[in-house]
Amino acid sequence: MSKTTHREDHLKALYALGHSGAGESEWVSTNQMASHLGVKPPSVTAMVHVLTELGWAEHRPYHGARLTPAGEKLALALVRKHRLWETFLVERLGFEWDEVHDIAEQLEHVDSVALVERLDRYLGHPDVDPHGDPIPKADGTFRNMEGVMPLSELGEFECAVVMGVKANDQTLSAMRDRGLGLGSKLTKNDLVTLPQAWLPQLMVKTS
Amino acid sequence: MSKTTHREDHLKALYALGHSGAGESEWVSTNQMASHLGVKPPSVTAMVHVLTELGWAEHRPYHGARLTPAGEKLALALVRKHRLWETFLVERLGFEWDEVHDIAEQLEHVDSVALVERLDRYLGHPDVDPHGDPIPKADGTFRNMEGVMPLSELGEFECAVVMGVKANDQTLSAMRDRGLGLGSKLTKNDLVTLPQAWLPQLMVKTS
DNA sequence: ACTTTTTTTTAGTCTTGGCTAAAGTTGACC
DNA sequence: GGTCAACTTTAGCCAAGACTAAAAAAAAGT
Repeated sequence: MSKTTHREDHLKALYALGHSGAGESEWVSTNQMASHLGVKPPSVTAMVHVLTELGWAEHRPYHGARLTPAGEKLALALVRKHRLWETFLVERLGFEWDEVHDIAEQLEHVDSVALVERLDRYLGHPDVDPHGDPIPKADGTFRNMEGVMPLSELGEFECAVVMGVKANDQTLSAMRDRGLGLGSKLTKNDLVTLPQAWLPQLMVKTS
Repeated sequence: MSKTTHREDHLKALYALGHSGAGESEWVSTNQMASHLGVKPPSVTAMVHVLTELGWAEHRPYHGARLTPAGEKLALALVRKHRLWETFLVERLGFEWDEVHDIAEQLEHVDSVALVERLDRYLGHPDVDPHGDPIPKADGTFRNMEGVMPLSELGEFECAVVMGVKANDQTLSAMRDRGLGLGSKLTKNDLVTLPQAWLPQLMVKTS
């Protein structure tokens, strides 16, 4: 991997792990990063130092790391690339939504601003990727995601629509086999018939 | 860059430099490789040893290196990927033919057999890329290129068609400014009005 | 508050692929 | 056939990024 690729991977991990809640750029622990990236903690410490040098992250020893505004901007650009490629792979090349993550992981490291912008235009400036995750615009803003929450947190409801899915490829594949996808309609009944493990992974909106 | 990317770059150089003539897998000198790859000769020697270990190349010290059949197969797969991506960039994303080489250089290292095959199908199994170079099929065979030769070697003729162009991006851009492209018709007159340096770069076929 | 456990960092090593400088081959020219 | 120039390889070094083992800090338990 090129120097850049490694840095990008750590930036993305910092972004992914620091934005799980609704907050903004939370501190991320070294161990979290390491297990997310499939790497040992000392390697993370070293790379965090590099990112700090570059002004993309800040580091409080024994406490964690988080993105600076500059790092956040770069991370968002990576997320944008990743999700645009996933959209391309599914909508144009006909891949299933559970097959595309690893390929997009490679494609997202291709460095060309013109390429991303042309791809975005080619796809019709999509708001969300095939998993329902919002695609950041070139300026870093997102589509409005209000009212979307995990199925597990949705108390009483009559009918809900699947807006997104947070799961690994294997689970995605199983969901697809059950006829579950973006836009699928769910009823109270599904709360008991679906595997319970899926409930927190299905992002839905009442309708 | 990943281990694989470096190896692929050297494989491709070995292929590109060893197939300039009509022959099959000629010996390529260390210096040639080095200047082609923008690297110093000792680095090439080292990498050639690696490729030899892998069974992808053979090395005669102080003489040169060439691909084995196995290496040739891998190199052809890379050329295939490169040219399919170039075709995609020009035909679908609207890039000009002189803008795509560097981007395709990055895309060709993405590793996914399914991706290449789907891309090929999506593009309608094209025979040639936007430069007119033939795209190897999955089995390594080529479109028939008989009767195609550089304009400079075409003695007497009435009318010829541009079938391909061997030039760097800058020259390609200049050609495009002159209205020259794949399929352009040429007459005797062009032999004197076109820049003389272009004559060996324009691959044509009489019609 | 002190000890123990967990987490993080530092220290030092390995691998990959570059580089320079020096030594070895080849081949060309007299 | 001998010498010299060009090319290639070997030797030795550097940087990036991963790892293990050991030290240091923080957190948890008593």
